[in-house]
Amino acid sequence: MSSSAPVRTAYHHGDLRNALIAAAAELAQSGGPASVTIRAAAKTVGVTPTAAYRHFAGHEELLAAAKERALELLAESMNAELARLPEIADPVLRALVNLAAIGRGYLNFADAEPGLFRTCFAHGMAMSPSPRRARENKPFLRLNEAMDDLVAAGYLPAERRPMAEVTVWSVVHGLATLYLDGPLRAAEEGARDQALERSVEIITVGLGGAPLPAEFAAMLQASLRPPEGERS
Amino acid sequence: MSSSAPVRTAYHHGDLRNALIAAAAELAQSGGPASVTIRAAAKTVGVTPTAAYRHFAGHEELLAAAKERALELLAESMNAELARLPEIADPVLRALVNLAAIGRGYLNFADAEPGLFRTCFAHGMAMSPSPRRARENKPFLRLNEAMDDLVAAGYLPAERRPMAEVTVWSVVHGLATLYLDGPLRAAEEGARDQALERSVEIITVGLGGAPLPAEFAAMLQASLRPPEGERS
DNA sequence: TGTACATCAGTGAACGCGCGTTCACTGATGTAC
DNA sequence: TGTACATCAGTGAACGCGCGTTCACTGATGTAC
Repeated sequence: MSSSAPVRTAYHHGDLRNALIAAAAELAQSGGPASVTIRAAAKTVGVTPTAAYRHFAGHEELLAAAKERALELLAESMNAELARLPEIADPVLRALVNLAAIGRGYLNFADAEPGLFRTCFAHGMAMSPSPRRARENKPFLRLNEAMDDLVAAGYLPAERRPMAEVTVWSVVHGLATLYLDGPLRAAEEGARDQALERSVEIITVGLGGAPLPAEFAAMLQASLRPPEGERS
Repeated sequence: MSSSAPVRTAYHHGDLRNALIAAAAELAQSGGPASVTIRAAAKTVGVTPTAAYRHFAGHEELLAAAKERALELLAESMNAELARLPEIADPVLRALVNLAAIGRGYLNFADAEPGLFRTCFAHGMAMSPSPRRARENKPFLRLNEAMDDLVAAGYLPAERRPMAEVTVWSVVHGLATLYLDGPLRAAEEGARDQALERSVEIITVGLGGAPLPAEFAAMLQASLRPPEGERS
């Protein structure tokens, strides 16, 4: 998402639609959803605002495209954490570590890209048309897989499975937004990480119904910590 | 917060500052934080925009006042749920039920007053000056009291107390915002309540380290349900 | 008790801004023959 | 292969809007004497 100065040679752009989406994402990145405007996106690309109307019905559609892009990037952040995990033999520990990695990717993204993160959840637009489709996006699928794994491994009782994924997502989402805009903003250095560790602990115990074996708990907590020197 | 038509007789208003705050809160209620503008508030009160500058340094200050008011109303919603609770002898059950009531009040408010709820967490302004002060607002205090009660009653081990209140708040806040703006929007009727019940279960087990005695679990779940005929 | 006057809380007009959107248009492209 | 022409993707100017904010002002209030 490198900044593109409004330089253009040809009269016809060639790929204006995608260029406008990229510009909209840039705007969202630096100023949140409110900064995503047709005029600003057109200016970024080096094109007249009118030209945007060849490719989008109006402002709402451009914002929706930016939101979709932001959600893709959020998913990438989660996938990046999952990709870093080592092979883990024990199915319960593996599922729990996956869960924690998804959460960490989510929080990393909210922390590193607040503008995009807010754009993911911007309201007041014709979001993903059906709620069904909304539930089918990749991050949610990954989360559901991990939850199902916990049932399959005999850790989470099947009768407590329904809606449990909503609880997990809610903790993570709540942590992210409370730190971003809420009363926990500007919390002390390290408090973020501590809150995440505590949350993972409470949730894993809450799902399983009993404290984790000490060695598992230690491995899980260790998996939450960033690798050497990645953070100050 | 009844609508006040712009009717005014005297040249001097007499209580313009408070009238503007009330108008700002009305605007926030119906259109969220973005609708809180000096011009609109002045128009609601029946006064020139310029007049507002006698009482507020600028737009940001008016928005901050609306936010403060919205937080008060959120606290009232939580207090209303706490006030409805019967006396409970067992200290653990009492603390858990208090926790659940706080959460229910929070969700009720988000559901009933989305505009005000969003205003509570509007970003990009000179929010509560210090994070310390932000943590001292009433809802957070109530939550912390209940958590301390759980430690005192021997339910939550003291070494797992730090930051645990953040986890609890995060689940509730996450539920509220995911249903409001996120992928859970327009969820099926009843899914909201089910998600809250499951969340309370997971969190209470996660705090205590073992499943609740069945009768406690039943009482806790029952306390989450609205009273007769209060909801459709 | 009455009056001059300082102070206060409003008015009214105007500024510049960025926004979404529409209009008639024109330059570039590519296809039919 | 060359040309007429339909189609497409852009331009440029303009509209009306609501916004925050500032200016010089005026009507109302209340206090000192």
